[in-house]
Amino acid sequence: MAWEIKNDRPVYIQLVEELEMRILNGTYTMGTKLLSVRDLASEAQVNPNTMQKALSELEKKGLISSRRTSGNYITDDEKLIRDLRTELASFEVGTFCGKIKKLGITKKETIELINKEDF
Amino acid sequence: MAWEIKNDRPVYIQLVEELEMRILNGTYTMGTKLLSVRDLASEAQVNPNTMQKALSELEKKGLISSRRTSGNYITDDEKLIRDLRTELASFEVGTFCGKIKKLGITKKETIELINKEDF
DNA sequence: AAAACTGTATTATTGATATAATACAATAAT
DNA sequence: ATTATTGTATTATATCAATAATACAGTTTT
Repeated sequence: MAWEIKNDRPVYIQLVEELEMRILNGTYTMGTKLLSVRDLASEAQVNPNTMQKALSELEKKGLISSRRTSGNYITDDEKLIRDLRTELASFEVGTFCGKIKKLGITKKETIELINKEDF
Repeated sequence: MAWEIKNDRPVYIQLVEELEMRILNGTYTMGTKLLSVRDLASEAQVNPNTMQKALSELEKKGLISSRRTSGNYITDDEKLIRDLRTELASFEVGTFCGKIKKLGITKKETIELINKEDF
């Protein structure tokens, strides 16, 4: 799985975003165990402390729960995942439209541009 | 004019983005003189050194040119502005669609969400 | 029982960013 | 001619982020 960490923003933030994305889109299955902090760090080519910081952020959001000597587990709260996914989508749409509007591009043009995209 | 500087990313980067946006969308008129570094900094409630750093980034992009004892001037290269505006729009569309696609949301849903937006 | 693995905590070092406080030479404004 | 304003440079300080190197107690695994 690709971990594309750039250096334009704090690494731990990018890790939170990538992990959250994988939970919300189902790459990581509800209720299952994550790789260990060290293995995740190794996979993402990042320091274990940095990965740990990202995981503790995810625990604050309720997306994972850590069991001290066993590992980190993805939440099995289906509604939470659904709600956060919808919330993130709304946020992205709002942010995007704000920027595009400020650039002076019309809604019609925007939709034409999106229609050219592959998805 | 609103300078909404948050503390989630480097301040000078946010200043570059805001200034570039104002040049590309015509808020700042081609060929005209900008406020002085100190006045811009005061307006944005930012340290003059930070504003200076942002302006030097803009000069690298060719969007402004500084005349040592006179001030900073917006470029009068209309094509450059048009091209950068198009390029920025494409970038935003690409980034947005990438995230949305990764979230598992369809193009149809995306366009419906955008149609609900106000612009 | 022994070994390996778990999350978690601590300490130290490095680099980037932001602010502050000046300073200077050249020009514009008075 | 004098004063004010211009971009620009310098030095110092503080904070955050990232990495590195350990350490520990409590399970699991063997």
